[in-house]
Amino acid sequence: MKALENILDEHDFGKAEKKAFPGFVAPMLATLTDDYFDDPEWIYERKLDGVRCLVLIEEGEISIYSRNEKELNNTYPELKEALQKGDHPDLILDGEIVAFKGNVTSFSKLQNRMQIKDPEKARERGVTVYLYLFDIIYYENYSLSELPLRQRKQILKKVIKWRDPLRYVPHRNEEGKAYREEACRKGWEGIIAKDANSTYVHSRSKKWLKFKCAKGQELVIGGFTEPEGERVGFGAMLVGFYKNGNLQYAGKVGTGYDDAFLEEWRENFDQIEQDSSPFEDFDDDDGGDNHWIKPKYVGEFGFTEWTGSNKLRHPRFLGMRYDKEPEDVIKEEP
DNA sequence: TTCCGACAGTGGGGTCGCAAT
DNA sequence: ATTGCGACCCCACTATCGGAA
Repeated sequence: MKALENILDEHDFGKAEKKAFPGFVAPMLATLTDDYFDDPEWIYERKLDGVRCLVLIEEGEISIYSRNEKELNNTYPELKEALQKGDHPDLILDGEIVAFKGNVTSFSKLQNRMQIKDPEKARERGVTVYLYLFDIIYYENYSLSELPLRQRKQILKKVIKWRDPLRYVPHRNEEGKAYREEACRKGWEGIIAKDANSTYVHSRSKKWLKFKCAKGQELVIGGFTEPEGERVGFGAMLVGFYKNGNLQYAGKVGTGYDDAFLEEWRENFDQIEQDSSPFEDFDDDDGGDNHWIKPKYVGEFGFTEWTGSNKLRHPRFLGMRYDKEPEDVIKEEP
């Protein structure tokens, strides 16, 4: 393996500081934005939908950690093995563990082994995983956090033996807007825009931005839940869409409301409450705090995708729609 | 004075594992 | 044997407060 001094020489990296191995460090997190842009001082990476992880190698000892410092070695034994084969010096890497469905990273597929802590059982699930690496924070007695991102990625690329299941996350150097649109056409979750000159910080930052592919549509409101804690009005809306004349349940939406809306609409909902569920496929009492209403209101909702059981993933309320008849609300297919 | 960032709190789907039933 | 619940992953969003601008 190439010595860091040589790599530093090649690239004239001035700011890498000698530093003792720090152990676990919190990962840098991206901030969501709708304000997409093109900026040559930024780079653009594919957004991978899996599990964030940090790889620590100290004296040949591999530790894969989740973002909350849970050890993942036994959940992804094949990744640990692959890292072991590299015979690396001390280092800290940042990346995402993913599984694929076709050409698209699939969180739901990864979920089939995400919670398994027995290495044998994890392997038996037959879910092939890859470790996509996009940053390096520490290498052989040097902290690289203060180096600009572009230089860190150059080092990362040289320092790892790239062979499946280890993969490098490449980037575009320009045209973030166009790349996001391309990403959306391909069915990706979006892209991550990163300030090419930024240092690595251990918290959420605006030097990394999520350009997501927003999905959204109108849904019929068929009920609500009681609020909990300090919450006022209601907890979540129960929403759905029509299929063959029947209202299908699509899940709950509990965020996107301000207090005034929650209180005002609780009163409106109370006016049209009914005893039975308007949903053809959902009439559970769910712990006793589901309320059913006449399906006369339509709202606009955002979400990242439909789950395998036809529910909204990461749902949020965007606003009421008074221009649409409930009966006309169907599931929009791409 | 106004704006921004960090934090706590409330809400979502899905899975596994374990304790209670 | 079945069910319920907490602990994990992935989150979005609002309210609040203190310090920066």
